[in-house]
Amino acid sequence: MAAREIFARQGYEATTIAEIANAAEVAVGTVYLYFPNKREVYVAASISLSDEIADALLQPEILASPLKQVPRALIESTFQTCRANDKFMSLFQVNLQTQAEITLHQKDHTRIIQTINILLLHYVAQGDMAPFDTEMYAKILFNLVNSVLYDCFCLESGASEERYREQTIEIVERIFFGPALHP
Amino acid sequence: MAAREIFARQGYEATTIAEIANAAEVAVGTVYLYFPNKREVYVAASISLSDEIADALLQPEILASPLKQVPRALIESTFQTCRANDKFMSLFQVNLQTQAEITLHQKDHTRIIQTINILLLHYVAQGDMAPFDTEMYAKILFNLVNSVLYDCFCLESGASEERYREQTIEIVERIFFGPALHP
Amino acid sequence: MAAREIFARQGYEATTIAEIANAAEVAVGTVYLYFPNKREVYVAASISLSDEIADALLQPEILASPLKQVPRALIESTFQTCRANDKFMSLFQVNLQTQAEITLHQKDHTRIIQTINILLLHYVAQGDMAPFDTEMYAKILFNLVNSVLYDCFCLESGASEERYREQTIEIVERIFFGPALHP
Amino acid sequence: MAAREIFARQGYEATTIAEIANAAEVAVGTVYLYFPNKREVYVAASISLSDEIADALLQPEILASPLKQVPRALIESTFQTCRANDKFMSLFQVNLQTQAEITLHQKDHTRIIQTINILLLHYVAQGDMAPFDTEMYAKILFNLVNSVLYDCFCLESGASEERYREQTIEIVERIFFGPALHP
DNA sequence: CATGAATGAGCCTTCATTCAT
DNA sequence: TATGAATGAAGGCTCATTCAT
Repeated sequence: MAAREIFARQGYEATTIAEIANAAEVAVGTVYLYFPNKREVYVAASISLSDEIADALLQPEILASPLKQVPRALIESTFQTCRANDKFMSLFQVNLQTQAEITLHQKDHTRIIQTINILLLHYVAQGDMAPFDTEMYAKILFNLVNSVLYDCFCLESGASEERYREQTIEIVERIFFGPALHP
Repeated sequence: MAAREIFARQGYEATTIAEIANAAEVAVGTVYLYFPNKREVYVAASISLSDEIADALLQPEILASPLKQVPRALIESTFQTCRANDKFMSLFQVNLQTQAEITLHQKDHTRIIQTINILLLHYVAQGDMAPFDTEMYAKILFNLVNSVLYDCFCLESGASEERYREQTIEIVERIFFGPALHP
Repeated sequence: MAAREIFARQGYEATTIAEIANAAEVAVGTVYLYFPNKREVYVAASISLSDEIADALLQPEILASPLKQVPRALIESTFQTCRANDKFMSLFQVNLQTQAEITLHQKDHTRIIQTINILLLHYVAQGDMAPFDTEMYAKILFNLVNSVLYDCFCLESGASEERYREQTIEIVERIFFGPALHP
Repeated sequence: MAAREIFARQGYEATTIAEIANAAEVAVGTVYLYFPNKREVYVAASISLSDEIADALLQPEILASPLKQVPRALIESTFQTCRANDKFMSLFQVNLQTQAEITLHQKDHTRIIQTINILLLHYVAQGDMAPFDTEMYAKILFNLVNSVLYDCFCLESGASEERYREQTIEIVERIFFGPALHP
């Protein structure tokens, strides 16, 4: 949807349905054939970006790599997708308002978090890792990466991407493989 | 400011200056004596919440504690402040729009991040920790905690606070003190 | 036409062509094969109700009755038709806007008024009644009954139908046959 | 209210709030300080016309006249007021839609009908008239005059005012004082 | 004849902002 | 400093109408 770029550039309020319709080369009324109101256009635009990032993350070849390579592969893939969509990244942090919107967004996240969770459970079962609260770890790791992406691409427009990326990878690898900072 | 509760409950758009004035028991015009426009009222409300959380974090007694206790103390203090302000937590994730707003928010964050950075540099200097990119670690740790707080208090209304908190502490402690998950 | 019920229930503005098409189980476009625009659908619906009432009024057997029975027969017949159509009665008082609409409606009324007029002229010619302005009397009597019907069925939903009907009959009979209220 | 003329000339739909505000020489927003929505502006305009006609009807000097002069005085006064307001007369027959609107209009009418009713009861008590259903007569007489006014001023633009007026008076006087049309 | 997706003009309404008091 | 009535720009949304199928 063309709405993505406009919402991302101007924010929710500053964007009018007329602009969106214009960008999509349809009439205003046509937008309302597919969305009941402006808010839902916005949410849909935001979801579609989340979906794209999720898809990048969930590539089977990454998940099938040797454990030691997984953190780097996942994080690099995500950064790459975000860089490719940097024009839209401000849609990444929607201000959710209704419970319906929250639920919709969580559905997206749950999809990713569950995949990570399953991966972690798999490693624990194989004895590659000591047992731990895999679900919450998946959640927190996901949030960690998300918020770093927001900082890196929305607030700093991708300026220090490499440093953000490498340090994020380092931290995640440190959690999994050590060494601890304090000997 | 009474605006905080209203903005937090209804979001930016759905809140009118009239409502804010009403809640503050002043006239509409009076609001404009102190703020040049609605957006700034919003930003101020949001900043004032950030400040409160920052203040909780930067208590000297926490920073002066033994290294091993610092992660838990910081994170517990933050969770406690957020729990006390849970009505306002949706202000936590403002949708920033102008560069001025971004700068303003980053000023807040920088204050905290720099404090953490200085702390980390101090430990490195003392030989308590191996050298590393302390500034980026401070940033990422800060973001990690921030996004967990958002998840915990905004999206899940504080339902699993303890689990969120304990696992966050565990992860941060693991980064600093180990052990790694993978032996 | 199914439009009648919808217009009657919701009024002109609140009714959409889509609703009418839906009720008539045809497509929106089909409505426009038979009517050039929404207004005409409305006028047609209204006219069709007027016609029904007019038909009830103009039954030959009523007009051929003995003079003394005519007022009661006419008024009873009208009330009965209105009661049968009470769901549609709010169409009875259309807000006419163009001269064309006014003319169309007057055509309906003229048909009835002329019938009554001819009847009255007939009685005058026969010496059953003193000469008078039969045309205006027909008009006024018609209006009298019309406005009572509106009051009775639209404003009061037919609650006091009998009282309305009997008193209307009494007044009309008093005009024709006396006695005057004031001796 | 200046709205009266515009609504009367163009009808409800064809009239915009902007036009009304313009005619009243205030801003659009100002209209909404006094009326919650367009419909209420319309109803108020219509009510204000009804009130004016009611006031003309209820002049004490008319009601205090000798019985024989009352019908003519009342009807002449009403016609005169309507002629003076002929530009607005199309507001006279509003299409009522909610129960609230119906109630509001009936309040107007009840005021007049009750005055006539009291007058009639007074004459009956004095023995000037035989007992009868004064309330329903008041209602029907009021409706009779109303609908004649609508015909005369709205549909025929006052063209045959004198004939309408004189025949209406004649009919009402015939009801009260005779003689019946049929000897 | 019938359809119904697409159109886009147009209007009601809101509400941030101002300014005379 | 405080007020709040008045302003009027602006936009979400509706829906009558059209036309390609």
